[in-house]
Amino acid sequence: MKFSTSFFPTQKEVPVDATIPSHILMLRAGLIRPLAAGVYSHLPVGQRIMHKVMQIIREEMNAIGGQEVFLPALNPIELWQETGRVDDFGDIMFHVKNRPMVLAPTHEEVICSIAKNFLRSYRDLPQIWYQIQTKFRNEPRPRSGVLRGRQFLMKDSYSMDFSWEGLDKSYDKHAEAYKKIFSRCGLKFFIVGASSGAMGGSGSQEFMVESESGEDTCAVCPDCGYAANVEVAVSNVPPLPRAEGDLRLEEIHTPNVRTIDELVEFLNVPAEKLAKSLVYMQDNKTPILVLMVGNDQLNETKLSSALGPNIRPMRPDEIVQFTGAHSGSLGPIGLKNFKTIADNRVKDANGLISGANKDDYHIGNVDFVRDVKLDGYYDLREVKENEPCVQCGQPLRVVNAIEVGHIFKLGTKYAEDLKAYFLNEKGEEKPIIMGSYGIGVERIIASHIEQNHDENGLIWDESIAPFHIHIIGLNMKNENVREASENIYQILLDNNYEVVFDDRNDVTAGFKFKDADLLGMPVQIIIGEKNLKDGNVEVKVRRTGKRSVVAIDDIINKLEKLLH
RNA sequence: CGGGGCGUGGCUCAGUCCGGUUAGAGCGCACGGUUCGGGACCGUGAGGUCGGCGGUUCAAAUCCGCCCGCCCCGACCA
Repeated sequence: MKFSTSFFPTQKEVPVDATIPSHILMLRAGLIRPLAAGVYSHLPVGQRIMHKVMQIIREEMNAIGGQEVFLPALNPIELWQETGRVDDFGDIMFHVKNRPMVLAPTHEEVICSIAKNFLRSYRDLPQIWYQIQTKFRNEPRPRSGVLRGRQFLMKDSYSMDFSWEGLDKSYDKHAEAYKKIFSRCGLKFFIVGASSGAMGGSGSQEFMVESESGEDTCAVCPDCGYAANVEVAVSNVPPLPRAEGDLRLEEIHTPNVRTIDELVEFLNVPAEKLAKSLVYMQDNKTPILVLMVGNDQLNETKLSSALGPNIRPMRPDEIVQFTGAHSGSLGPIGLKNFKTIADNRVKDANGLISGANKDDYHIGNVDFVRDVKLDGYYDLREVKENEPCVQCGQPLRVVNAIEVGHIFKLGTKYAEDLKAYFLNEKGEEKPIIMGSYGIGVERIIASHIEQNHDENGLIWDESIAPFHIHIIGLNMKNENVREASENIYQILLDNNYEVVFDDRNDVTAGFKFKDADLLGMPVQIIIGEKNLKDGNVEVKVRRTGKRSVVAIDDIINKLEKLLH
C-alpha cells in the first residue's frame, strides 16, 4: 500500500482528550477517531489490525470446533424480559425508542432462542457457536479510549452441552484456545479466578494483561504464579492471636477520635488491636455490621459474595438512627437488630478495641468468643502488596490489569428461563448446560499497545501488525531512489509480504522517519541515495532500533531472518 | 449520578480574571521557491456563527442564566 494514495492520518500533537498510552497512540497513529464518548470509528490501519486479531481468533475458535454465527444486535425486548435481564442490566442496556426493542449487550438470549428449537436431543450436543460482533452497553462513564466503550467489538462464544462433564470439557477447550489466542497476539497475560458477578454460574476465570491503565486489580505471585482478582484473592496473612488471661470489657474515653489512624495514635496501640466496624444496608432494610482488623480494607465484592446483592454503605443519618452514635464510634457491643459478620482474620480473637456506639467512647478487651454474637466469619479483606502468597509464601504483588477475556460456566440458568430443553438418553427433558466465553477485540489491541510502545510510538508484533514492512523512500524526487524503492516494493509484494511504502515526495526524511516509528511496523527499509550508490539499503528493526546496511539483492534473505 | 477540568481554524494552545480596533500563534493545509538521513527553511494565501440558546450592555470569546458536548476522579462495570 502506498502512502501517497492512502489514508494515514497521523498527528504529531498529543490529543487533548487522551491520557493513557494506548489511547494517545491509537489517535496519533490514525487507527481510530472518536465520534462520541465511548464510540470510535476504525480507520484503515486500525481496521487492518482488527482483522489480524479477528483472524487469529477465528483460527483458534475453529480449531476447537467452534462455528461462527452472526446474530442480531437488534433484539425484541420481550426476549430479554423472559430471563429477567432487562431489570438486571437496567440502564446499561440501550433501549430503542420507537420499537419495543433493545440493542444487545451480549447474546445468551438469542443463542438460547435458536437452541431451543433445534437442539432437542442429547445427540445434537455438544455445540460451540461463536460470533465476532459489535455489542452495545450504555456505560455510565466510558473511559480510557477503547478500553471501555459504549459500542465495542466482542468475540463471544457459547457452548451447549448435555452433561456437566461436557461443560467442563468445553470450558477447558476455551481456556486452551484463549491461551493460544493471546499468546499469538503477543500479549503477556495471566489467568485469574474471578467473581462470576451478575452472570451467575459455577465458575469463571479472567484473562488479564498487567497494565497501569487497567481497571481491575489483581494479586499475583511472581514466584509460583498464583494470581487472582482482588475480588477473590487471599493471602497467607495470619489471623489475630488470642491474648492470655481473662480480660474484662472496659470503656475508654476517646474524645474527637474518629479514624483508625487517630485511634492508633491516641491509644498508642497497633492497628491489629483494633476491630474496625463498618455498617451497610441490604435491600434498604437490613442493617449489617462488618468487623475487620483495623488496618484491613473491606472488599465490597467479597461482601456481596458473602451476603448477596443490593448492599450499600449506610447513610450518616441511618447510622445515627440505628446505632445511636456517629461513624468512628461504632462497634459490636450492645448493637441490636444488626446482622453481624466478621472477617476470618478476627475469628475468635480477643483483647480488641472497638467503638462503644456512644460518641467519643471505645470499648477495650472485646472478646469475639465471649462478647459478640456473629452470623458468620467470611473472607472479606482485600489482599495488600507484599503479603505472603497463599500458595508459596513469597510476597505478592498487587497490580492493575486489563481484562481481555472472561470464561464462564453458566450452567442451566438461561436454558431454564428460555425453556431450552433437550431429551437425554433416558428420554428425560433436561435444560441445556451452557458456557459463555468473551474476548474484547479492541482490548487486545489496546493491551498490546500498553505493553509495546516507546516514546516514538507503536511497536507491533508481526502477528497483528497492520503491515510487516514499512519502506521509506527518502528523497522520492531523486530518480535512483524512486526507481529502487518502487522495485523493492514490488519485490516484497511478490514475496507475499504486507508492505506499506512511504512514497510521498512532499515531506522530508525526518517526517517519514517519525511517521514510521509512530506507526510501528516491525521492520523498516530505508532507501536513500548514499547507500544506494553501493547497491545497499538500510534495514531497521522497530523494536530494537537496530539498523543494518543490506545489499538490495540480499533483502529477502535478511527479511526471512527478521520476520516469520 | 456526585466531584473536578475543559469547549476559540484540521491539531495543540494564547486571549476570558479586569468587556472596547479587523480574534491571535505554532503545527497542518494550498501555491511558488530553496532543501532532501530524524517532524527543514523563505515567501504568499485560504480557513473561525470563539459549543448552543437566552440575557446584561452603546459594545460580549470575555459578565450572568440555562442547555449541550468532551476528558479525569469516584459510584457503576455481564
